[in-house]
Amino acid sequence: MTVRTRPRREQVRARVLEAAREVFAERGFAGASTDLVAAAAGFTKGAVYSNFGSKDELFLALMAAEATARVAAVERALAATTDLPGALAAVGVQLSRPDAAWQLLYLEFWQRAVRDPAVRTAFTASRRELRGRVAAVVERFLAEHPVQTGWDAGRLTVVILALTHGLALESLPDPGAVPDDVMPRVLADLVDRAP
Amino acid sequence: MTVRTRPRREQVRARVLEAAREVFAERGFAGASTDLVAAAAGFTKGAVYSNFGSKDELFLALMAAEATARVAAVERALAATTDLPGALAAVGVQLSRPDAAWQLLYLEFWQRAVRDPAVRTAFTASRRELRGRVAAVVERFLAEHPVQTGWDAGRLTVVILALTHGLALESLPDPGAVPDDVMPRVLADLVDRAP
DNA sequence: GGTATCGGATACGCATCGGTATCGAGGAGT
DNA sequence: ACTCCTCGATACCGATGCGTATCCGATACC
Repeated sequence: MTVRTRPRREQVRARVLEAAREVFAERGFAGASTDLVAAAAGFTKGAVYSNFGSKDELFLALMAAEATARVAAVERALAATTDLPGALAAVGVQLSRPDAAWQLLYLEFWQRAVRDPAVRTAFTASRRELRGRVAAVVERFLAEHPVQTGWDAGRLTVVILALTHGLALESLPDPGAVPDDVMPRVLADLVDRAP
Repeated sequence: MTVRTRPRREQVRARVLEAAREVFAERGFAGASTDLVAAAAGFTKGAVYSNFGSKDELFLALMAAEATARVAAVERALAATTDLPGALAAVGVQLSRPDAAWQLLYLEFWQRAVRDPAVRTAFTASRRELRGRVAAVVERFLAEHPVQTGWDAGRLTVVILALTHGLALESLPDPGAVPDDVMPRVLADLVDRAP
């Protein structure tokens, strides 16, 4: 069998995925050609279609890879902190930092999820997992710290995630539109309410 | 002169813009062809290029029209209400209702604003105008009602707008992900803090 | 070292798209 | 009624894109 002991193929696949990440973020799915993705990876279209059945399949594979990487990164960042501002900062680094490339890529996923039911199932599944992991940390925080708040972990998580995305949406095209202290102050009002 | 007394042309233009609104929202800018837009309007490509210089120009015209319409609608809705929940509901009807078509179209604008500096200036201008109008109403509310809050109108407006967009981003692909009471409860925590 | 196989490169087919040149119908002005 | 002109329809061009068929060099196996 010639099947094993060939690490080359997976390297090619990984490089194509990385290139797809950049090119899709930069031009959008419809605006990016497979030729361009292949060239960005240092290959030609043949390599792409040898590793992925179609442009859609490449997109799905990229979304899956990005989702697991994102969840793992959040998981890792959150495991080390016990306070909510710290946790938020950790999440923020992964989710809400005004990183144009990531936001554009995420919205590309989001758009296709809304438009295409097949994409939607995969998207919502990974999204729910992420929410669940963040919610677990929020819950841990609420249990360990005797803060006075009427918020349960689930709702609070939704607010945090929505706010990070929403603020990024405002600040990315117009830096300065969102004062730096907005997010911490909202958090303070939600969980640090004076008794 | 045959110039005036010809209302036909503006009707064609309006119908093309309306069709562009739907088709761009449904397929995205790159995924929508001018043929398709023209067909959706009941015309052919000739009508489009007779009224708009290029596909980009059509996009810009659509964005401008949508922005003024949106600002006017918010303005109208906000003029009639004096309480913040009411104002929020009014804004929400215009901005955050999980209207897939509008959200998709708005994100299409947003993406091109982030990617293209020329689009960005127009986009941020209209966005600032919208924020300004909402902020004026928020300010009016804060002045008229003796609520205890540490929030100024500008910051509060940013939070409201970001939250509406962020929540729509969560709920649209996954209805049920956002409990109905999240938004009012956040607002209550921000402006109805017990003394 | 010879041979089979794997996988990326090359070339191409077919469809589509943005944009243009041209045509022709129908309303406006006289 | 005749003519002119506007503007949408039609036909077309060059470019580009997705997907495929085929080629060929490198690697694994004997």
